[in-house]
Amino acid sequence: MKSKATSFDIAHMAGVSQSTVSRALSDSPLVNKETRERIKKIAQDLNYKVDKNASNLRKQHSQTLALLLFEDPTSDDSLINPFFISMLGSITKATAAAGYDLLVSFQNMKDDWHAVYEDSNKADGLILLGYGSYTDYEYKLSQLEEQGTRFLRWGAPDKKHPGISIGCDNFLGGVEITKHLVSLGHRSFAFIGQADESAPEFKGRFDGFMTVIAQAGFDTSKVVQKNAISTELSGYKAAMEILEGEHPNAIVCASDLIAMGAIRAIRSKGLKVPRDIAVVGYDNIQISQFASTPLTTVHQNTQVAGELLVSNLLKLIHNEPVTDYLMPPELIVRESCGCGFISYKNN
Amino acid sequence: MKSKATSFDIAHMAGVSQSTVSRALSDSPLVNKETRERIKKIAQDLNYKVDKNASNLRKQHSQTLALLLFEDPTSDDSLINPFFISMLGSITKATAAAGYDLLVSFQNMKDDWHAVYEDSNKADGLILLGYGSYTDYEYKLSQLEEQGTRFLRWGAPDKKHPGISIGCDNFLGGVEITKHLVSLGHRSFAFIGQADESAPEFKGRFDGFMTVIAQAGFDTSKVVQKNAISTELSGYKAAMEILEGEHPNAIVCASDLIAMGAIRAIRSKGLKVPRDIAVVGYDNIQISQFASTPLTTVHQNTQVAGELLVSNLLKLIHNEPVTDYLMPPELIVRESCGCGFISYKNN
DNA sequence: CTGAAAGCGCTTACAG
DNA sequence: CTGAAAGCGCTTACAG
Repeated sequence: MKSKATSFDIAHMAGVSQSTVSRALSDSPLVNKETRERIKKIAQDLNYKVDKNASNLRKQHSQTLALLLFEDPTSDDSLINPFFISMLGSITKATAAAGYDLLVSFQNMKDDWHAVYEDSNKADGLILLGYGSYTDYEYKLSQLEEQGTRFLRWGAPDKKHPGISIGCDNFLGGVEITKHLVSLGHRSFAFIGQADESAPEFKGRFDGFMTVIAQAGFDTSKVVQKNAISTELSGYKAAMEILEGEHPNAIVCASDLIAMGAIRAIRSKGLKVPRDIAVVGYDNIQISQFASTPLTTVHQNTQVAGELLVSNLLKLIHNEPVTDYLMPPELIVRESCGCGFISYKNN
Repeated sequence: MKSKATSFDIAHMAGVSQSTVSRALSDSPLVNKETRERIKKIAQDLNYKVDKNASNLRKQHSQTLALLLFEDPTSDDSLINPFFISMLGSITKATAAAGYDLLVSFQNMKDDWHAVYEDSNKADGLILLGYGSYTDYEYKLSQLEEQGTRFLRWGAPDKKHPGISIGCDNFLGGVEITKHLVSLGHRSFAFIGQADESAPEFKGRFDGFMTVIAQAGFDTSKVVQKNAISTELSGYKAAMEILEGEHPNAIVCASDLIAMGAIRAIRSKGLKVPRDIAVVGYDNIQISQFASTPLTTVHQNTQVAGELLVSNLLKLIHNEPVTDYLMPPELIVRESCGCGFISYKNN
């Protein structure tokens, strides 16, 4: 493996200075068209590529973005929430389209993750993605902000949290799906999913849910709420607890994965979905469509979300103003809530 | 945003030379223990991080690996094959565990992807991941090899292809799942999935399938084979074509996604799985377990695969010898083949 | 339009 | 154990 060519080698071969090579290769208008083309030809023949380390060092930026994924600590490696994966896909594309590279990393709370990438100039900005139990990170987020790190969070915008958020309107999503359930005639309800400050996204969905329950004139004190993280198993366990008592007409789950577990629990009791109990999820992951009972759920447009995240982070990097942004959710009605209507919207 | 501290700032504050700071921060045994600790303390207080661009430039390597994902061109962004995602997860973890960063990129054939990362010193090595229609890339792969780029492919090892492969034994997987079907008493078979050189993984599964069919004494010329790429829709369409004729007892699908589509097609004809037609998939993706009819499939251990890919790429980078490696597949029996036995293996 | 030169922030022989 | 110095391969004022 012969050592790689440098701009000096090209310069020598082209009979020009190294500066000119650098300019030519970056399409500077300062260099003569023919010279530029000659240089480019030689560079291509030699399979020369600008050394990013040198170029980044000199330019003091890396042309790369970092994506920090926060997983639920309990979830199995091979069982990453498909919603995040979908986001990963769209973020990757949007990043590439903007001419940036993407560094991906899964984080767990113990790591000294904060700022690492940006401080070491490996990334110009950070995207934080995870079901928002950001309370644990709050200190680190403020630290990031203090240091002037450019970062964006996916999740519920919240004045109390440091940094700028882009997310989907969880409250509205909770409202819409619950309204649908009420309109279908369901009268007693349970909710599965963490519904406190540590999980602002789930909390938003829960709040929307409760608001509709109250508006519809039901006794909110009769609503059962069980905590669960976003896994099938956690949903299964929570649902089993709910089913020990008198079972509700409808169970609203804070995520599709939770809903999958709830459906398994309901079946294990010899009950049928939606005949005995209606179940709805949230996220519109792929499974929700192909599940034994196609799931009524709320779709968050990951395509748009990824583009928004990237374009706004880029603005931040370029010192342009950026504000919180809330995307509208979209109700996807399938069979699990008992209306019999099937939609093949998206995946 | 004040400008970042450099090793010179630390040196100044610690009253030592910049060389000593650099050594201390990289835990060189050459520096006095107390000096080292003093320096580290200061660095931490200042939230100093070594500039990776400078350090990489000097060291002539980047401590990062690049993962190039090749998608089927037709598949929707939000519908990335879950198998790859699972691999992504384990590769990310293994990379981090080895102290490397991971650059992720989705490739499409038009891009001048080859070598970009390694040539520009942004990555020390490449992992190529995709359903192996590597024929299209063959030229580029040879080019990579010629340039001395360190890369590894996920997929079927094949003497005719440039580069080293790590993959799962597709032939054996095809053999096992077909043997299972035969043992269950199925007597007429169809196969859905590209079965030619352009898709060596699917081809391996198909060859294993055909071998068993022949060994079992069935007329191989009666076997129907329809091409399909790894999407639900493609599987659906192929199955619909098959169902126009006399339908087989069992349909072997080259991937779970294809199998999901086949099941939908069968249902749309008013037939039942497995009562009327047995269906099996390949990959053991999450959906295969939660599907309306849990799918009999072949599991590829993505956890081990990711670790193998990373550790072997690292060997390649360190100029240690690396050879092709074939992992054994694992049959997962669920309900879709008609034996009624349910396994909750893994996800 | 072009070239000579400085300098981005490190790591690591080299000398002590 | 420590420091002065070279140099990794670029980009970009500066001067012409």
